[in-house]
Amino acid sequence: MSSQGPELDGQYNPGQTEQRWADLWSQTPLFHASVNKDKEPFTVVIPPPNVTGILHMGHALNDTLQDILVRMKRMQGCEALWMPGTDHAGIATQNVVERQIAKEGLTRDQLGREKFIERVWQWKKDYGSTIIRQLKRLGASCDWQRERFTMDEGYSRAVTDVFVSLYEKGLIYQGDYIINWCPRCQTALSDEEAPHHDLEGKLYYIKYPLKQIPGKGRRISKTKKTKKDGFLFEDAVVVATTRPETMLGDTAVAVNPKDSRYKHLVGSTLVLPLIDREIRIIADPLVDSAFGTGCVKVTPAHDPNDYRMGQSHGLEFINIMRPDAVLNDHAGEYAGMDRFEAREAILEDLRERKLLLKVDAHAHAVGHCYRCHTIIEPYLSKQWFVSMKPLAKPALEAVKKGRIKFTPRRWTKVYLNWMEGIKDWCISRQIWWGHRLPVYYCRHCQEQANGLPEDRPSPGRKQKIREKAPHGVIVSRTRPQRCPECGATDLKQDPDVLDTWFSSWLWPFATFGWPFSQESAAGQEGVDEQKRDLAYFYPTNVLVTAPEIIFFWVARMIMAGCEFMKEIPFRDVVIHGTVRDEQGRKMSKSLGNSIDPLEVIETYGADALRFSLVSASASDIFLSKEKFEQGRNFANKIWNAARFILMNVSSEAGGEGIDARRLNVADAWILAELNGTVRKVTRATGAFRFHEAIQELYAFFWHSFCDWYLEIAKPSIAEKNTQEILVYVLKNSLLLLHPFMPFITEEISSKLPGADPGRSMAVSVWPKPVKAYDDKQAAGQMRAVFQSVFLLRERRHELKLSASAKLNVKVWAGEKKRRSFEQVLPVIRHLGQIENLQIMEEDIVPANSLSLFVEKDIHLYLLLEGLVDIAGEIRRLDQEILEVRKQIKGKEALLSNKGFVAKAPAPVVEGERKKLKELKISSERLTEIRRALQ
RNA sequence: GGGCGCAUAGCUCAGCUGGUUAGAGUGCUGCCCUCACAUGGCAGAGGUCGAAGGUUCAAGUCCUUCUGCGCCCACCA
Repeated sequence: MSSQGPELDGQYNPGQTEQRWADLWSQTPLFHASVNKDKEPFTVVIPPPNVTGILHMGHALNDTLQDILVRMKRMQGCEALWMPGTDHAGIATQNVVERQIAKEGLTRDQLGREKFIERVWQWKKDYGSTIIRQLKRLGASCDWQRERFTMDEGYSRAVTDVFVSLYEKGLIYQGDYIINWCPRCQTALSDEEAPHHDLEGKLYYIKYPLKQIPGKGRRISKTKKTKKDGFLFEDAVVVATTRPETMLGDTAVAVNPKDSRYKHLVGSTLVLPLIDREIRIIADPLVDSAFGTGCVKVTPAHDPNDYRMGQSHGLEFINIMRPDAVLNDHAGEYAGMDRFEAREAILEDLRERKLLLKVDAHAHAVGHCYRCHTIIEPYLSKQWFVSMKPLAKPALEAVKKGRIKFTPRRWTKVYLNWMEGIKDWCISRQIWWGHRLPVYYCRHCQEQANGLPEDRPSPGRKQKIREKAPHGVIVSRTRPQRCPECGATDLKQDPDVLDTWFSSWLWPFATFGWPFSQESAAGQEGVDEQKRDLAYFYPTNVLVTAPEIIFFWVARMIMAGCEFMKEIPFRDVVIHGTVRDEQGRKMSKSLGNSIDPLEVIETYGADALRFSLVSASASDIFLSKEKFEQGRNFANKIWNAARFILMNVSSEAGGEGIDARRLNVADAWILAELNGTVRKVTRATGAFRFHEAIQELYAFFWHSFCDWYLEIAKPSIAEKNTQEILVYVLKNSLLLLHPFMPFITEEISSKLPGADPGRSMAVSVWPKPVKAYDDKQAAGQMRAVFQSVFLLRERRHELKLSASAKLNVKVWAGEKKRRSFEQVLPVIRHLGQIENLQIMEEDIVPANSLSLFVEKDIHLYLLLEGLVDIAGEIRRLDQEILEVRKQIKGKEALLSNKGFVAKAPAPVVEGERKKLKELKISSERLTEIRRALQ
């Protein structure tokens, strides 16, 4: 089976092998799943990577874990469907294409909306399949026939449908609110898309002069400081702010109503410095008296808190910025300056006027755009929102009642906390690439309605069926010909598109063709099939994803599933760790610290990549390139073990002809070990403890099978039963390993004697433990082998005997153990490189020998003909005796503890007693030998 | 300000519902190119399981507090 030249023999070269299988797999219907009433469905939907994406370590881990589950379930006889696809990723993709056209000296505005969208589609055609190709190279066993894209025609219909039905239910509304605005992407963002990061900012103390004090009606002319507080003036108040530039939009100053320092000032008028606007001092409980000076400047158009105060106090909302965060005409002489430039200019001017009293260092959290990392501007604008409270309710229940389970469990609380405090979701984006809002405006009606109160629910308002749309706003699944109100044909579609996640949240069912439009290209038959598919495969079983996606996607999918399917979208949510670099930083392109999984595949192989990632998947993964060597080495070990077996085994040995009556101890032991491994791997994988499963397999295959059994089997390799066992264990190991390392297992399995070239391991049957091979005795007998061989090797080292030097050994075993020990003597003779092995009838220490104490009632004596270093041997024995006595003391103390004897479970106490007894016998025997030496 | 996680061998990490002498990989030391594998084999050194209390017959494992890291959420400007 060696496919390399003889000089490379013995080294597995994954490169060609893996590519060959990847190509083959992607061309076969092997992973295609369809309704099969005789089988239980098992469904996983892939977290769709961005079309712009290239495979990074996060994907590699995420998709490997899914592949392991899907492959195992498929082998276990499930109709396993892994739904693949990509996400159109609105902002991210638009940014990529904008950069591309920028190279041609073009902007999207120059190109125009239609042309630009064409370019994006072209881009998608050219590069959109990159990540799919990479997933195939990783070995992902997705149903590639079902690949979906969130902008597919059918999928888009689902998005529109959902928007309209939520609108009709009163769960989608339009309104002017402060939202997170990215001045670079020039779009609104949801709260989740604007993560806060700490910044080293400053807190500026600015003096706002009073125009008059209420009740006194007099102008103040003199500046006079009051005694107690550095920031109390008779003729001014001092506000503390981190964003002095927004003062141009101030329309009030607020104090806490209980703040005695300022009580008398509430209602009085201030003159806003720099632009001399008169503003009032208001009282609002939102103000924290302990912070800063207790006086807050209120900028209703540029701060969420101030917005609320603006609403409750009927303040003016002055927007001082353009969408690109350059100050507008409301900013007076600062118009045209960027927000940070303006900050400096304003501070300068304040300083000049002696109004800037103090600057403190002040760390605070500031929102950043999750796409371009620009600092977010809280910005007042008209946007579309989803009322989340009603949707959250059933989604909350589903998790509380345990119908959906998070693994690890602790994420449950994170989910619940977020859901309980859920806020409305801003879904409109001012970009071009995405699902256009199915909203149309009739200018005529809107103009008519001007000045009339708007009919829309406010955020958080109770769910209510919308009776009447706002005037001139038409929300429709298809483009209306004319305005239903006035009949005008001059309708304009809303230019905005929807948040990408507004389509992703439908992924678990929209990928099946829901809501099954009759106009679907699939035709009636196709639609019927889609319906059957959805009924069969939904709800899906497991969703595997990263923690940062819980809010963006997981929570929203649960809400969408409950709302539109009336059924949860999945039963288990598996949250895996984050892949980080050696310093613990998240791997990212911008940091330049990422390890490219494709490079790893190139140098070490996809199996090695998968192995190493999964081994480390118990927590966050701190990666370095060296970690993949372990995977590569393991693959090599598997390769060579298989090579050895195939070189030595007749082509008749298929692993099914084991004669169970002719098993020797080692045979029985390895078969029992395999049973145990089958159980542990099946259980651990099923419980999503992937690292445990792979470590179990590693230990079994390398240490039990290769290190021990293979070595033991060598002398009897010509025997049929040995051959059958070797092939049997190899085959079953490969089956268990296949979900984890699909390539090498498929490759080897295709070369096994009698392999069916048309049958992939992917559709082989997952191993089950064979009861007849359970054997507890064999393990006990083998312990004597391990210990004997180990002691002989140890002595060989100490005595500086060569590894091949033949030894003369006498053994003695107590009556009870004699038969069982004699069975394993051939193994000990072989592995211990023993020339002469004699069984003694009585346990008498032979002359010129070293005694090896294997276990209770099993003693080995290494004959050395005058080579014995008596003094050294005495020293060694003394040490051993000391150690044993220490243990005896410990056990005695434990057993004389009345509490222990009374309260510990009987088997534990019994076990301790037995151990003590054995220790005592050992001690006696060692002492005897020690005495005999003198 | 809340919430969560981590701290175990030089390094990277396992250790499920408390019960042998705490494991793996890697690194280090020594001996081996023994006819599957030097991407290998054998042997060895290396741990007061972050600190202090507590519960228990019994604690790396459960509880409390503390220390040091890390993450998430939050409208103290």
